[in-house]
Amino acid sequence: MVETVQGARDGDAGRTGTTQGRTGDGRAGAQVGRMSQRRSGRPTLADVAALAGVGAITVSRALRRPDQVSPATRERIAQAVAELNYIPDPQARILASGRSDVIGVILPSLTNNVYADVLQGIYDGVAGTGFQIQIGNTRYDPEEEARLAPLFASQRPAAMLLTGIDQTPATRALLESAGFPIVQIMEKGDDPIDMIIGFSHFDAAQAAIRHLLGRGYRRIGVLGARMDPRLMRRQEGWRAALSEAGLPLREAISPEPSSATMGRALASRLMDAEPGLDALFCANDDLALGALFECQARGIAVPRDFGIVGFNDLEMMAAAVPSITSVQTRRYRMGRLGIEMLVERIAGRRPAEPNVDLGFELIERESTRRG
Amino acid sequence: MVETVQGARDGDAGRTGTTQGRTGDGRAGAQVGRMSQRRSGRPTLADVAALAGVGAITVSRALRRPDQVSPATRERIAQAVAELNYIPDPQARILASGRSDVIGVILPSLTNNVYADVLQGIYDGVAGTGFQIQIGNTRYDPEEEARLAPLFASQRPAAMLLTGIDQTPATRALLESAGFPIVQIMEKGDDPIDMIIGFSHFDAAQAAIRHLLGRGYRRIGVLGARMDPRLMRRQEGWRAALSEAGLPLREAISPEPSSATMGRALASRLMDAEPGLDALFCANDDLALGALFECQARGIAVPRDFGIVGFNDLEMMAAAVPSITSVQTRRYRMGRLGIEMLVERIAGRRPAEPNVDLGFELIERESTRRG
DNA sequence: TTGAAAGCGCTAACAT
DNA sequence: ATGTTAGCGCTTTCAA
Repeated sequence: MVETVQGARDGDAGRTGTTQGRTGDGRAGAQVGRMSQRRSGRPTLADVAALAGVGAITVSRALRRPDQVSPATRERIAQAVAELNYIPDPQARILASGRSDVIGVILPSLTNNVYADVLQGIYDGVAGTGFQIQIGNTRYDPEEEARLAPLFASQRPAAMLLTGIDQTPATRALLESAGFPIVQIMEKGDDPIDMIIGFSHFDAAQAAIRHLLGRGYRRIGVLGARMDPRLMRRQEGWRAALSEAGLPLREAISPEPSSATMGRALASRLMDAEPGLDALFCANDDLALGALFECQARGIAVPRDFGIVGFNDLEMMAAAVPSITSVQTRRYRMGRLGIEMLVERIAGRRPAEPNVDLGFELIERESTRRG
Repeated sequence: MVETVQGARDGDAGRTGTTQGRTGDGRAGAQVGRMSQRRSGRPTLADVAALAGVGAITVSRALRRPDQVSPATRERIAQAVAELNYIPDPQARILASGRSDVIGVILPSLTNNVYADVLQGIYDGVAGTGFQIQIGNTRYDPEEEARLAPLFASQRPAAMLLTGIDQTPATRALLESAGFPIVQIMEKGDDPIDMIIGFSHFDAAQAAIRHLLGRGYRRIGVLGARMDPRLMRRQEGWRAALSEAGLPLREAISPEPSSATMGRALASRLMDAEPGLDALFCANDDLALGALFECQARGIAVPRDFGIVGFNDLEMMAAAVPSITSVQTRRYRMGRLGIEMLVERIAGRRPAEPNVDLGFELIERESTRRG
C-alpha cells in the first residue's frame, strides 16, 4: 500500500469547473493581469500580500515566524488572511523549502490491538504540532517493509517512526544516511538507527514463566501465533526460563494471526497432546482469552487446576472471569513518546536519552492466584 | 490532529549536509551550469532526461502514460531512471498538476475494533493503486470533524472518505462543492454528499431485540456506551422494537468508551436495578463480553436463564463460552469498497450504484439458544 | 523589517 | 511522438 507509483488513474472526474470564477475577485493576484487556466482558484500568498499591501515574502514570514514581522504589518496580514480565507498550500511549501511536515510511520498491522494503541499514541503525540502522519502497513511482511521504508524515506519526510529492529541491511544503511530523525519502537536495542523506545521481549516472557513457576505450576505450556520478530524474542525468553527450571518445552505455535479462536484451538491441541498440563503462558492476550474459554468448555478450574498468563494486558483481561494475569506493555506510550522525541529532534533539540527502555510489568490477577 | 498550521517547529536538526556532493555527478541538470544550494541532491526529471538524451516532458510522459512514448525512447528512459535511481517528487507533481494522490480519510477512532477493521479495508483497497491515505482521527468529537474536514478538503485530495452522515451544514456545503469524489461510510442514508455505503443501525438494533423476543426472553435490558450518532440510531431501533412489543425500556447507558469492563459495570448496574432481567442486548460486542463475564461472576446460566446479544460480531464472539449471538456488520467491506468506489470515480468512471446498503446479519450463537 | 528575483521539480498547454 | 515555454505557490538568497 501507499505507493507513489505513476500510471494507473488518469481521468479527473468531478474535478471540472467548480469554483472557477472566484479567481478574479480580489484581482489582487500577480502583477500579470491575465488569468491562467492552471490556477487552482484558491487564494494564494500573492493574493493575501496584495490585499495587505505588502510583499509575498512578508506574508510568508508573518505566517511562519511572526516575530520577524512588525506587529502592525502582522495585523494587516492577519486581516487579509481572514478575509480571503487563505489556507497555505502545503505542497508548494514543501517543494520550495525542501522540508515537509510529514512523519512517516511504518507498522506491521492496524487491526491488532497492540498497534491500534500505538497508533492512538502516535496521533495524540502529533496533535497540535502541525505535523501530519503517513502510515505504511506492512502486514508483518518484511519484504513489504523493505519496499515501504525507502519509498517513505524518498519523500523527504520530516522524520520516520519504524517498528522493531529487524530492518534489512540495505534499508538500515539508507535510513542511517537519510538525514532526518528516526525512532524505532516496540523493542529494546543496543544499536538503534537513531533513537529507540522499547522493552525486552525476552525478559518479559521470562518473567511470565517465572511467575507461573512461583505460583507452583510445573507442567507449563506456551501458546504463540504469528511469530514476528517480537514473538521470536519472547520465544527465546520463555524457552530460556523453562530450560533454566529444568522443564520440558511444550509449545503450540501457529503462523496465522493471533485471535481468541486461535487461542482455543492451540490450547485444545496442546491439552490433548500433553495430558496433565497445568498452566499456559499465552504470548498474546487474545490467545489467553481463548485459552480461558477452552478451560471453561472443558470444565477445568482456573486458577485452581490451571494457570493462565497473557501478554500485553489488553483491557478485557481485567474484566474476564476469572481475571487474567498478563504482562503489561506500554504500547500507547511508545507511540506517543516516539512522536514526541521525533518532534523534539526536528526542532533541533537533542532528547535527554535517545535509547529508552520502557520496561514491562507483570500484572497478577485471578487466573494465577491459587490457594 | 493532522493540522497544517504554521508556526511551531523551525530548526532542522539532522538535515544538514548528508548527500550534498552528489549533486554534481550527472552534471546533466538544467541548461544552467551553476549549482544551486537549494537543490535536494536527488536526481530530477531533468537529470534523467539529459542522461536519456530526451526532453524532460518526455520522461514525464514515459512515467505517467507510457503508451504515449515510443518503445525505444521508453526503454532508454527506463535505463536512465534505473541508473540514477530516480524517484519522482510527489510534491512537485501535485503542485504542477493541481492533482494529488492523497485520499483523505476521517474516522472517529483508531483503537475501536470497528474502525481498525474499516482501516484495514481501506489500506487493502488502496494497495497497488498508487494512492496514499491521510487519516484524521476525530475521537468522536463532532467539532474535531468540523475542523478536520475543511482542512483535509483544502489540501486538494484526490478524494475523501468520511464516517457517518452527521457532518455540519457548513462542512457539508463545502464538501458538496469540493469537486472531488466523496464517500460516506458506516450508515445508510438517502441524501449522501456524493456516495454512501452503509447499513441501517435502526433496523439492526431492532432485529437484535426481535431475536431475543423470538427466543422467549421478555425482561430485556439494553447496554450502550459512547453514544455516537450510530449508537443513537441503534437506540431508536431498540426502543421502537421494545415499545412495539409493549415492553418497558430498561437501559444502562454510559458516555464513556465501550469496553468489557464497562460492560460488566453496566450489566451489574442494570441487573441490580431490574431484578428478574432475563436478557441483554449490548450495543457493542465488548459490552456483550463484559455482560457474559458478569453473568459468570454471578453464577447466572447463559443462555438458559439469561440471553445475550452483541453488536458487530467481533472475532471473539465465536470463541466465547458460551459463544455470543451478535449482529454482523461488514466493516472491512465498507472501508474497502469505499476506497474502490472512490478510485473508480477518480478514474472518471461512474460506479454502478452510488448508494450501497450492505445490510447486516444476525448471527445466532449459544448465548441465545435455549430450550 | 521588508522586498525582488530566482528557483524547488514537475506538468499543462501549446507547438512541431 | 517529442519539445518549448510558462507556470503551480511557496521559500530561499541576497539586497536594501
